[in-house]
Amino acid sequence: MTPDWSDNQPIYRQLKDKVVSAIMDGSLIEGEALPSVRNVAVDLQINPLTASKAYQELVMDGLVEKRRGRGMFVIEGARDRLLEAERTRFIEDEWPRVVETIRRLGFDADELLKSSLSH
Amino acid sequence: MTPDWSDNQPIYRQLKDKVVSAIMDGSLIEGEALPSVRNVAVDLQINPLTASKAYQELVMDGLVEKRRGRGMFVIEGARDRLLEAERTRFIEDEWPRVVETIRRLGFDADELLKSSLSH
Amino acid sequence: MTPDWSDNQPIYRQLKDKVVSAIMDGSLIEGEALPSVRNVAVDLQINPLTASKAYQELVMDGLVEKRRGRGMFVIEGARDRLLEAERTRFIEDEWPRVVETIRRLGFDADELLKSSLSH
Amino acid sequence: MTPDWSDNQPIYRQLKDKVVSAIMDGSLIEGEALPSVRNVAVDLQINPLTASKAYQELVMDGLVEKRRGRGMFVIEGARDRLLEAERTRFIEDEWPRVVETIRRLGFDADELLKSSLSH
DNA sequence: GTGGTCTAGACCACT
DNA sequence: GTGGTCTAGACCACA
Repeated sequence: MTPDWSDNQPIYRQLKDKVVSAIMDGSLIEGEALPSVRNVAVDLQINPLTASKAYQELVMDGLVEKRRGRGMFVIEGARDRLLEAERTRFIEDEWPRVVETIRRLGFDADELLKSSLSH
Repeated sequence: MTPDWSDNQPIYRQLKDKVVSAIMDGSLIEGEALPSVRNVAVDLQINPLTASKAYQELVMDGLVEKRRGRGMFVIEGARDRLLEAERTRFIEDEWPRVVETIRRLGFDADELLKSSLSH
Repeated sequence: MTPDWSDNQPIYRQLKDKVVSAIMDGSLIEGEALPSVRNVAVDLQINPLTASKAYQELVMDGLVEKRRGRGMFVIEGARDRLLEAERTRFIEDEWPRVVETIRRLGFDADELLKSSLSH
Repeated sequence: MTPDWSDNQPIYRQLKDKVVSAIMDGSLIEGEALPSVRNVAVDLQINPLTASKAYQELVMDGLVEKRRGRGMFVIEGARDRLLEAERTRFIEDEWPRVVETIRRLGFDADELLKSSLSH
């Protein structure tokens, strides 16, 4: 819950990532309001400006919209867009690199997958 | 060849990683001399101090040794140690996270294996 | 019909502008009553205070008058005054800026006007 | 040069717009370094953080790139992209609205062209 | 020298 | 109540 101060990731980015995860795993539903900048700042013991920075980036990424005087809300369709982007990123970017690493280190992709996904 | 200036990775780390890769894939052989700080700085258009910082970290990691007046040399056994460390890192750290992602995004083994063959 | 919550324009101003447009294009005739604050608030799903603020500014601008217990009414002559003000604003303010932009982007004002106004 | 404090536009946006204009009119050439955050802050008598915010948005808009430890630089091709975007915006967005206003207010082409010559 | 991040506290407009 | 903006001053990593 509370940010990891020793992490190299800036606090505002940790918060942003947490919101993104919450949208993806469904714990933050589309149309729902995010906790207010002030509340989240008190909860996480951080400066409101830091929280605000995370929220502003979410707006710029098109995942969240600001409703004047009312708060920040998860945009309709945000979850699907996130999942789709993540699937594309994984299959086109991460997985090929992982396969390359597996080969380079002399492991066997088939075997790793079977043993890891079976249970 | 030339560093990515807008990358979040610091330049000295990009250089360091390049040397490590070269040792691992055999293009830089144990006992061989690294290009001099000056040469590498000119080649990559970077500050000599930055190149020096990369080399110093390689020394601290025990992969490279400085021979006064002669230059920097890859230590005997560096490649094996790197490979061993990489194998451990991969199996204990990266692979479990990859498996988690695969599950979360709902991919299946056959699909992934097929996609990896095409690359 | 419903306000744009993510717009930078405040809601009360969006409403105010809508009333002004309605007066100018004749869909709200002089002497006619505006919809009540309560009705408009329900219709647009906005806070009654917000609707009230829009109406108050219309009163301050001398376009609308409050008749106690009866509601808000468009003032006689409002339309002419609005049109006159708009013409002045356009010719002294907007049009010179548009001409400047046209020049800067390498378009031709004469040509644009002819092709746009002919049909 | 100095920001307009009474303007509704936030300072950081005024600065950002000034840089964009400078790129478009050629007074800031591609590949050239922007004045440093600190310098611009001293020059304009604003907080460095405010200047930094303007620069960060320019990075996010893909007009400027950060080179670690060296400063911010105008990206190659920034000017063309800006001009192209501006032309599109004007023709598809602003001009149709202007034509609509011209019709609504009953101006004619000759009148407008004459008025534009005097400026 | 460069930019990045954070704090603490302030004032503002809007709903 | 909401978020937006700014200040003044601090510490950090990087080149």
